Amino acid sequence: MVMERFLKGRLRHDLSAAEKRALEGVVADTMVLAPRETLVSRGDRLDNSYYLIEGVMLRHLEDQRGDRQLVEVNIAGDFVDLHGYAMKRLDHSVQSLTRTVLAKVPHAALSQVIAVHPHLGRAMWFSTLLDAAMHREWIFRLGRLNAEGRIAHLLVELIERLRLVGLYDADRDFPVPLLQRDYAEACGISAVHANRSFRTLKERGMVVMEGEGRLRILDEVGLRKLCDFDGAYLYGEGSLALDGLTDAPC
Amino acid sequence: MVMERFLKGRLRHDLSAAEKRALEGVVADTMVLAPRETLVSRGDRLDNSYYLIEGVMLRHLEDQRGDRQLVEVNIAGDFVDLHGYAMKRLDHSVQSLTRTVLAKVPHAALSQVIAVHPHLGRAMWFSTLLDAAMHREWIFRLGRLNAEGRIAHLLVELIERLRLVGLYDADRDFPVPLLQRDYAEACGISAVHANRSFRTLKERGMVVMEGEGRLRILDEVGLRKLCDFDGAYLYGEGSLALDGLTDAPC
DNA sequence: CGCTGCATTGAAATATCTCAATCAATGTGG
DNA sequence: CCACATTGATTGAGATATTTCAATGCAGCG
Repeated sequence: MVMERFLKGRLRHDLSAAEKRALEGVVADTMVLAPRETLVSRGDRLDNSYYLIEGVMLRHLEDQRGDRQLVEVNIAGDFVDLHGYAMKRLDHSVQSLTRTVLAKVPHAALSQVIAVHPHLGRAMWFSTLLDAAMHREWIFRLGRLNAEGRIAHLLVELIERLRLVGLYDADRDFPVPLLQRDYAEACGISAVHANRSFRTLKERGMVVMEGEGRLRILDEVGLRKLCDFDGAYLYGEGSLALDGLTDAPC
Repeated sequence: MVMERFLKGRLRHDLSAAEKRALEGVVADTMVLAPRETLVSRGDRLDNSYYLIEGVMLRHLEDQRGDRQLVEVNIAGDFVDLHGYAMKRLDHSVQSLTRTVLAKVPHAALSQVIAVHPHLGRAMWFSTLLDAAMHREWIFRLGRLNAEGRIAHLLVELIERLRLVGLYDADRDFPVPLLQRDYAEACGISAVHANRSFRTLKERGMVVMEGEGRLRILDEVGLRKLCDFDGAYLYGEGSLALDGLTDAPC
């Protein structure tokens, strides 16, 4: 049941039992990454994609000075480089944030399974389109929100996505232990300014920080208001629907 | 030959003649949009996707105050909402910038063609992944560049993409007549600041503006330097390759 | 002629960055 | 156990970038 979180909370009708079995069959291997290890780098040629079973990974671009811009945070249930299946080369790098457990999926196995279960291919396509939808919202976040709003928006996105796959518990530490530097790299602000923005979030009673990326969310509603959050882009069940995904001819 | 620009400059080996024929067959209809008309709005349910034959379209998100953030500029050869095929609902809106000519492609027709030509389905998937790669670069642009750099980066992206489909001529007016307001909405800056940034680009002799979105590029190299441009993310022939797209089993 | 939409400019207010320093927690070697 | 180095969080102060508001110019157009 390695891939039980794949598209969890996203598919109105679950995958069929046969499809689930087939999905499990594509896994060639599992592996573990220590925190802050690189899985794939920009420009790498890929014959496998990786599915994140456990932990958190970060995807980023880099400028010539080596400054990084995060473009996505991946949690359990995400493929971290499924687009490599159709792209073959990555335009950005993928690293672990925490210790992670990954399933290695050879592209050849994907091709075989998709040939037999076209609907599964559609689900995978859909999964990469979810990445694109999140990218668009990140563009919005950077283009239209101030520093505080950007951090709030990122936090709420992560809360919603964790919730969809059953990994969010408001009474525990936030399970995505980003450092302030990471928030800065995600939100297009300096680390110093991230620190100051967090201070005001703390002063408003929305979060508490306990150092080293340990964070607790106290006021999700407040965070949502701060950034005018609308989670439709996450295509969770009950919001923007994916009617037709499961019953389409292909 | 309605869709002759589809993935032009992107596929190492061209589509086969049979695939090209099949591709032309999915077009149900063509239509014309006047400038600044809305094609689809956020939340719309879709049974068709649209391919842009001629003209320029803009895709944007909106916040509650009605302020817009562009997330992509589409030119001839692009599908403007192909992700609607697997998503079924759009999370953002699509409008014409200029007068546009569009091909209407029913999703049912796509499904049929993909069932017969799986490779064509892969090409379409690839096309939506190009959107995602561009989105990532927009995130980088907004997160790491200043106002001038953002504008330069957008201009160079458009130059490269136009060139790939054979629509760029440095001696003519730039064929994407964005207003300064549009640049502002694309680059996450105010319209006033966009104006000032353009002034310095003009002072450096990189562009000239002739009002109403009429623009001429004088110094592409200078623009590239200004924003540290690396076009690998556009996956044009000769850069990050798509080896395997055409010879993959699926 | 008087609109209207777009481009342009000035001036003051804000947001954010950079640089430099300090603090706290943690780990390491002796 | 202590001295020291390292990492991340925090703060202050001054420099820059960007926004906002308000006004002006300019062209097309009924």
